[in-house]
Amino acid sequence: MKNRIKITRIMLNMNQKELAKQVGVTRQTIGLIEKGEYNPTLKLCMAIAKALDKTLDELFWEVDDE
Amino acid sequence: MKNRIKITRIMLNMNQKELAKQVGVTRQTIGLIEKGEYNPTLKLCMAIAKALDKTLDELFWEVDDE
DNA sequence: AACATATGTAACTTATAAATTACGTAAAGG
DNA sequence: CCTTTACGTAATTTATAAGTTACATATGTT
Repeated sequence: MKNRIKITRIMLNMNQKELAKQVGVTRQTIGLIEKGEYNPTLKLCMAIAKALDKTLDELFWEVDDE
Repeated sequence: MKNRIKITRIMLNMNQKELAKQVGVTRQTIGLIEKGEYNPTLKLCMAIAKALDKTLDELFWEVDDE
């Protein structure tokens, strides 16, 4: 489950802790999702997208399985 | 977690069983997701989107919480 | 040197997505 | 009438997303 969360977050000068707080999960969960080791729920994906001012497609589409 | 899966599926003349088979889940899981009672994983959302020839945004974006 | 911030990651627990089984209704066809 | 197809849904189990706690490193700063 690769994605563009990390690069987007860094471009917004946001750290993992702040993103985690905004979307209501822990710092560790954000770290694992960014690393592609988690398969997050749709609800969480949407919360992350909104926190980063992106859409689902911009963060998650066509970045998967390689 | 509302979405546009059901209407998209019907427009493709596909039944729940066939979609379920294509994405590797059960008919019941598709039914509950269509009804908005499940919060599916990103992986499953992407499988459904590809099976219906749509993107994540087309099926799930801005359909949520009301 | 000591301390704070940001991140990676591992072990274990808890919450919940998804599977399984089973029952129901409604429509179409024989 | 009976059977099949498509769907809704409930109860229980299983798999896994996410939480918690803890320890690690690298960087910066005082």
